[in-house]
Amino acid sequence: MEAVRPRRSSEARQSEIVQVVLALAGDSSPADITTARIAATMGLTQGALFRHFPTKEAIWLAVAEWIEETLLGAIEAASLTSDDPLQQLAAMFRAHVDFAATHPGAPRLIFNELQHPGDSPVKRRIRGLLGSYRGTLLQILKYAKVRKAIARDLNEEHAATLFIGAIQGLVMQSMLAGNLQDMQRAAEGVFAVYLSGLRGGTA
Amino acid sequence: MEAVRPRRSSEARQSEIVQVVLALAGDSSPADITTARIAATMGLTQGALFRHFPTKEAIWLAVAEWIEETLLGAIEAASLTSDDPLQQLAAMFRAHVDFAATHPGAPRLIFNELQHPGDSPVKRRIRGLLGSYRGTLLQILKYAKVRKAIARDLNEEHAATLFIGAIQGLVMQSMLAGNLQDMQRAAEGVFAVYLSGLRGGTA
DNA sequence: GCCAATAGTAAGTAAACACTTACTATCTTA
DNA sequence: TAAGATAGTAAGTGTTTACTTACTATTGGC
Repeated sequence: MEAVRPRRSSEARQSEIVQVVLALAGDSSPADITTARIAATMGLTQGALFRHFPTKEAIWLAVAEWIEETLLGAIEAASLTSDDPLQQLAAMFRAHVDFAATHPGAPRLIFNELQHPGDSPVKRRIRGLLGSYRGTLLQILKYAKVRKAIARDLNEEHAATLFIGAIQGLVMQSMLAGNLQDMQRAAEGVFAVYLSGLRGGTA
Repeated sequence: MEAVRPRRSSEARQSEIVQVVLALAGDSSPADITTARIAATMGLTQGALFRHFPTKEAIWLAVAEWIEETLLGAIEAASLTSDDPLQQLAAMFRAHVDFAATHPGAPRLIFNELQHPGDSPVKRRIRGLLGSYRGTLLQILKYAKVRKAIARDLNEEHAATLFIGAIQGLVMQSMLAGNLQDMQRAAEGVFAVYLSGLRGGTA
């Protein structure tokens, strides 16, 4: 019989904290995530957190980094599953929605961080993430145009904005319904509408 | 010569508070809007606020009510400017984007409130607002389908989600760029992509 | 098997928060 | 013009927040 051995390495605790924050953001507002709640969820005292992160902002930054790596990784992997640009977009869309369904806290944290004024390191990180994301989208859209898979007169910038908005709309819808399965089911249909917008029609 | 006479009726102060909150939300996170900041912006002491609202949550509720009335009013007015459903959608889109540009705090407050768990009166109000909004959209979309202005096989629910998402995407983009004029300029183009999605193509 | 490093605790701290209370000044109106 | 109502102030209250400090217990390397 062995008692719980709570002592773990700082590195392990750091990633544990990131995951706990992400989980807490799944069903509460980021503003309500206090160091006390994080510590309680982990079964630690509050002060123990500061052995692993110097400030609370450093925690947010680590979470932002995790989101950036994981989301961009998933997006990139998805875009590599096909040579057809439209199928690449479809795979990215699906991957992003799956990510949001698996980690519902992530889109909230992103949006929350964006609306802070000024230029904190966290916000810069999020901006970088969205910049990369948008860059990937634009690249695929431009390639799709060369391939004549989408309308000649389509504005890629606007198409990229609508792509991101489509996902944002799904997230909002799921926050209204409080239902994540619905989001994944609706995703396919919303993307279909988006896609037919890319192909163009009577403009 | 007359000194400032700061004393005003409670009714006047209430709407003043709502406007100040809305303005503060324009360049700071809702979580950072404290009663002290509101009062300071108005040139009052903090305690004076509680002569006009019993709690801070009552302030949020009043703001939510103002947003609901104003936004839904603008949307409805826009939808009445034409008989053509697609032009109604275009007018609604433009009206909503204009509203978001004039009151940048509003979409933030909406999103922020939605992500709180539970069922506060404020959240219920916001839910009602979005429900009405979506209802109006669905009605127009269904009418457009009857009129054969949009594709027969289009799913209206998904089209409504994408409509809201399109605006959300524009708002996010403007928070990234910190630029509101860009949003209004891009709005037209984004709506064009959306619209061609409604008309359908090779699905 | 000792010992330095370090993950943990418990109990602080100052600042910020929403809200209250006691009192004052200014309106309205009878 | 006296009086009741009320918008304002100034200085509180208790709670919560991120973060600190002094100390303890565990761990890994020599």
